[in-house]
Amino acid sequence: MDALIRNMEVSINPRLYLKDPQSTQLGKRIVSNGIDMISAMGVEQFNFKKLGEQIGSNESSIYRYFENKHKFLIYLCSWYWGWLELRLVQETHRITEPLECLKRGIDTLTRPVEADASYGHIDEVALHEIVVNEYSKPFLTREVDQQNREGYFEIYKRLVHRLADMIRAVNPEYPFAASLSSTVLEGSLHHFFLEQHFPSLTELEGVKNHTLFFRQLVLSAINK
Amino acid sequence: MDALIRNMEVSINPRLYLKDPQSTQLGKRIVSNGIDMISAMGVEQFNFKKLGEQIGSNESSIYRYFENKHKFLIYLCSWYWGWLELRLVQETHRITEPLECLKRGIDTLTRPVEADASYGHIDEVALHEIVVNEYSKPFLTREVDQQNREGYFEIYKRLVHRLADMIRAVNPEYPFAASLSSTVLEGSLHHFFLEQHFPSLTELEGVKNHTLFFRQLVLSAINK
DNA sequence: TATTTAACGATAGTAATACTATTATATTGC
DNA sequence: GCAATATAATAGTATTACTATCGTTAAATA
Repeated sequence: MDALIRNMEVSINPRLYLKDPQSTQLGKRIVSNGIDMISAMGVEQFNFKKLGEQIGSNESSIYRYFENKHKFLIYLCSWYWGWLELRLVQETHRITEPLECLKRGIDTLTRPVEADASYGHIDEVALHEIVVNEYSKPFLTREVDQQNREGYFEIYKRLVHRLADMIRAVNPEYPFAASLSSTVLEGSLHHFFLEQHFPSLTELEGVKNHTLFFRQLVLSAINK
Repeated sequence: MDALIRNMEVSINPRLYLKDPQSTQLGKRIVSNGIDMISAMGVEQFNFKKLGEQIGSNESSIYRYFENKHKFLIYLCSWYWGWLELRLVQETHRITEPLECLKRGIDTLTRPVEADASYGHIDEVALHEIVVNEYSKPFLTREVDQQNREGYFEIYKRLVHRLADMIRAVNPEYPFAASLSSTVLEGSLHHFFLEQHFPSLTELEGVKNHTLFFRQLVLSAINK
């Protein structure tokens, strides 16, 4: 089981790309340089032409991997959520005591991201920056429902459900496990954003408070 | 005092417009039709040319009121938050008991918006739709910090601080009043969005649960 | 009432974006 | 060595988000 869990990989809905970027050198360069550029300049300023120039390739080549910029962003975010899900599973699957499991889960999901050597060409710290600064853009569109039906947000939803299950394991009577789980995941990103841009709207600064706040929020809500 | 509070009006940072839309007929038509159109088609699909056609006026005339679409959106959202702040003050200023005051405050801020006859040309329900479906777009940009310095988000910040003060009034020892307040305001919008588009990620449906969830979340967090 | 002034409407134009289409040139598999 | 595939280069298109200009209309003032 352990080996199995260690060898898990992030798998992403193939509808998000035209050609799997993991399958070629160029594809990997598109993804890794795309992450760097978007985290540096923001999605609005980013486009495939600039990315092409950056990697010494061509706009049209990138369009053979990704249909458009928006799907590229969803792809990157999905990768992030998938990666976080792996960490969640890895860090909690040995823990049998539900309360301890939940605490560790919240820690994993709310603490800042550190570099992870396991995935060579992807800079998780830069990716976290993207998710914090653009977090709602994948779904705040007119096409959400359509895209949701096509499964673009499956990984994120699965992650919310995982945390919700951990909450239910501690207190099966609590009626809002999914809502609370959503609040933690969304709230955590939002608080990273607030720390950076609206410090007067939060007391959280640095790692410790961040995790403490969400832990206490959840545990008191479910009355433990 | 009561009369004073009844007569308060939403006042918006003049830097958000070139010419005060409240000062003319055309301005009011721009705002009210803009709200209708954005709530119907979303900001991405919306533009000043379409709005001009809709109100039998001209693109260039609208640009004399608002510098660009983004500031127009911030203007509308500011109006919404200002209006909500008024309601918050009106509904809580007579209550002296802090806990009761906090409960009423949370109710006001988290329950769905109903039509308000006080502001003739503005459709608050449509405006609420906009805020729910585009809520992070005003600030998820590269220009946040600049725009924050120019005071574009003052009203929203003031609202967060008001709720935080109510929390502190109930429990001065609780160290995360602002964070909790931010979580409620952001979370409430997010949950309206989830109800519409990702119902599996929340148990909240309809008014009752919505307010109940946030009430219980806050009160248990601050240990009351 | 005449005149000035401000507001508005209409048209045209621009730079950038987000692609699409086509063709040429490498690279790889057999 | 040849066919098939992947990539590069170039050009082109529709749309967007404005800006600039100018004539007309309405309002304010004298």
